Amino acid sequence: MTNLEIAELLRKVAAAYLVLNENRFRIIAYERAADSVEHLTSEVKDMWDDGKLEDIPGVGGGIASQLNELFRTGKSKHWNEVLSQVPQAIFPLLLVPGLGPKKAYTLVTELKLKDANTVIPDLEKAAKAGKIAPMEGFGDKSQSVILDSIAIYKRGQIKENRMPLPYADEIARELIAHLKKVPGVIRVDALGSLRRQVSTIGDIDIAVATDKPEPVISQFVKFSHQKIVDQGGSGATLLLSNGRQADLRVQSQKAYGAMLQYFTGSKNHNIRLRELALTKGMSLSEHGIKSVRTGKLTKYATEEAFYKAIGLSYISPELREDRGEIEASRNGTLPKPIMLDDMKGDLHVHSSYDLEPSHDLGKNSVAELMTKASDLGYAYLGFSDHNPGITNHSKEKIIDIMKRRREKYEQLYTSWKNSVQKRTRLAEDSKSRRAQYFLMCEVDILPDGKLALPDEALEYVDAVIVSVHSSFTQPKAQTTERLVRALTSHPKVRILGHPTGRLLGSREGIDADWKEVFTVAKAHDIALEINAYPERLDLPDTLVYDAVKMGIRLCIDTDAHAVEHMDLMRYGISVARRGWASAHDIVNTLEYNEFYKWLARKS
DNA sequence: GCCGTTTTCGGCCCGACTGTTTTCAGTCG
Repeated sequence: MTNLEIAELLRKVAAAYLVLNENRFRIIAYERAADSVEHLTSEVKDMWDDGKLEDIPGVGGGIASQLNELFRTGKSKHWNEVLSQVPQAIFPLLLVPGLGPKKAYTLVTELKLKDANTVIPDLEKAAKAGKIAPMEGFGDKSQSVILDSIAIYKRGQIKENRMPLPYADEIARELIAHLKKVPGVIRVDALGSLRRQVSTIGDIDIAVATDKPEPVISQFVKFSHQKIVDQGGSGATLLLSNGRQADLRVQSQKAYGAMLQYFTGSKNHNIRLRELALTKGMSLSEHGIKSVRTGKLTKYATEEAFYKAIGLSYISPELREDRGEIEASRNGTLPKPIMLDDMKGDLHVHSSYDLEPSHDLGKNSVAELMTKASDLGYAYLGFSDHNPGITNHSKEKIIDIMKRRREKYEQLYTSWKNSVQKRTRLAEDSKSRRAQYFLMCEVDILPDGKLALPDEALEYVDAVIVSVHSSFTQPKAQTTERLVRALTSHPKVRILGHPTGRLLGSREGIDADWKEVFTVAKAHDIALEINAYPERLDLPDTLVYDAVKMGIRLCIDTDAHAVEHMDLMRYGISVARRGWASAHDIVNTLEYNEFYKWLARKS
């Protein structure tokens, strides 16, 4: 069962409990657990394997024991029993915007809609026949709203899948530019999961600081949309033309710090924070902090002041996931998250040099990539082209290709260096801005764990990145053994590339015992890659968190296949920050000499 | 059902908006 399926099941149980008028805190507990599971980046099943279900925020003994039964036997008797007490037809209706468990229940019972498979068209028919308006608690307006919502639902225009972070960035940029045109706008920020830099984004959340809300809100609802979901004096919600939802909140500049904090979330972080504040007699909201005793509201212009008022040091948005950051802030043990400026090199770029690989070549030349590395202020660049294909080359041929490659790269680098020197002969700092290179190779880990490059060929590289590019669905034990074998196969193996092999939205990662793989990586001083390529963002942040806790080295690479991809480093930084990584956890923050020592195992 | 620097019992985040209502329930984030 995937996390999404588990979250859906927990939500169904919560909905059933709501219909059954069960204790409201039990319902909230299920919803909180569902949220938590949905946003988890490691698989619940893996956590069950490790006996760590109760490490999931919001999952305690009760839910954990049902999950245990679910994984063991394929079902939970207790949850099935709960679900069977309500009409099954209510569940599809929950996907229609504006319909929750109570309304859905009233509709299916009063209108006698029994078939879960046809309940949505059946409800549409009833609405068109005017049968909803006379019902108690409904009216003409709600009848037509239901019809509109069903129409949107049927067009399939509500995107349920989350999108990779960079795509959401693009939409947010357009929205921000649109809002900045309004006079009186002091600040516009993308908040929510975007500001927390989560790898995949559902809705786009935007906040505006202004003393004149009305023109901002009316400009917002002019942005290309298919529906205004709601609109009020402090914000609005749109269903955009592309099927994504966008939320706007406006706040005065004086109280903007509280708004930033509230609207950045995560939800569970905010709940935890508000619970803590209550113990100190403070009630938190997007308007500021209210004294429970006197009811007096204090406003905060900055988040730093807001956190300070609760007795906490500032917590970076990427850390706000209820993973212990509030306690760490209190104890002064928060990490100092890595920054883009800390990076001294990129170890995983593909050039257009053709070594007859089994996978794709890069688009740009060695010179173009070196120039880009220098422009980015890097001290070094690692060329990690894919190994030559093994099905169409003999072993001797592969060794020959790798040998010639070494010679050719040396020529290409020297001629680039000379041309740079010629152009900048007069510039004082020209030498310090010239990046150096490492000749590496990205070597396939074959299904049995052997490397797709003979040992003799490894003589012609400084180091290799090993990566899985095939057989993604092997059983867990086999995959684990495969990775361990690859990591321990040769001293020049220094980096495990995009470790899980996931592709966001299209491919699950491989299933491995990560704790065991990490233990081997640590013992052999092999760095785990955080691949910044937008569809990868791999290692996932939760595994980064585990790796950092274990004291394993990481490296952040772009896997660039073109010069412009080298700008994507910042997304890898986001993943690292979300995993509580500091500069000292990341091997390619080392200066050239130190890094060279690490790469060549001379330290 | 979860959870703990006042607690293993007794609390449980906070507010906006909408529609159908004369004070509130439902839904959402």
